[in-house]
Amino acid sequence: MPELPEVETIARQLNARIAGRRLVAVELWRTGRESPVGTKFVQALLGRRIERVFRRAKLLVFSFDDSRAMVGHLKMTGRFAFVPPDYVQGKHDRALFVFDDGCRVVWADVRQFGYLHVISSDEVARTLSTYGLEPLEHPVEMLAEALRLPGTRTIKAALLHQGALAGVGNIYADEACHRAGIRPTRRLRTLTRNDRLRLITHLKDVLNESIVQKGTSANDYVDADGARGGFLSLLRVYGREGEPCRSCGHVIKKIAHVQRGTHYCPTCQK
DNA sequence: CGAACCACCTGACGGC
DNA sequence: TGCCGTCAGGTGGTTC
Repeated sequence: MPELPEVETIARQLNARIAGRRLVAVELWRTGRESPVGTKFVQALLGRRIERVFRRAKLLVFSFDDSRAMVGHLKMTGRFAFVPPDYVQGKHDRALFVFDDGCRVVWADVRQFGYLHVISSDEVARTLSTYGLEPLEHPVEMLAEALRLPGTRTIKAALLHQGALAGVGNIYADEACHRAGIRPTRRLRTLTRNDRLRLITHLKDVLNESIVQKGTSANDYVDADGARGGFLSLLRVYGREGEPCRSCGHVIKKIAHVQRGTHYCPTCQK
């Protein structure tokens, strides 16, 4: 589910509603993917005030007013959603957070890959430092330089490498490559400087356009308000195998590459 | 160092 | 109807 635009959307919605609010109750419905585990997790949160909620890479960071924070990863199927007071616990719900103004947020995760960790500011800094540059917070030239990874890896593998650029996932890697006219399976080292600049420019564009649409709901992604993202109909290759390329009309192909479904137009992308 | 492969877990979907 | 294989937006570990 969530890549940079989806996590950004959720972070903004959460921040708007719970920044400045204090946690007055936490119900842990399914344990095992939180830390510290179990009642210690609840104790670590109770009474804490949320300073702000923000995104870094694909992580959600809830910073508290006391040099601690909760860091979460949604992985494939995680979600956060505002729920009403009479909300009935769903099958995949993991936890409920209740704030001092009555606002309630549920954390759910069908495949249970995601996690929430309550950690110190130092640990947060250490965790965030393992990620590369934010694609929307640096100039194209700097990002293009960061993408000059050594070795023989392909362009798609490089885009998915979180240590270079952070937050790009399968959908937006494919979309950026199509917009740039570059085949995702090409070796990174075959790109010219201009190729890299073009790729990054299109990557920024597609990420920004998707954020405006509150993300892509390819399967079951919904934002914190339970709404589907609007970017699905604007995708040019992802999920469009067998359909005509919006640029040239030729059929979009789907192959397996770096263990992922990879979509491209054989005509437009060289 | 990197590439290939598996694992984590559940659900949806297509074929038989 | 139902059983089985395949696939899914993300990492993380192991092996070669």
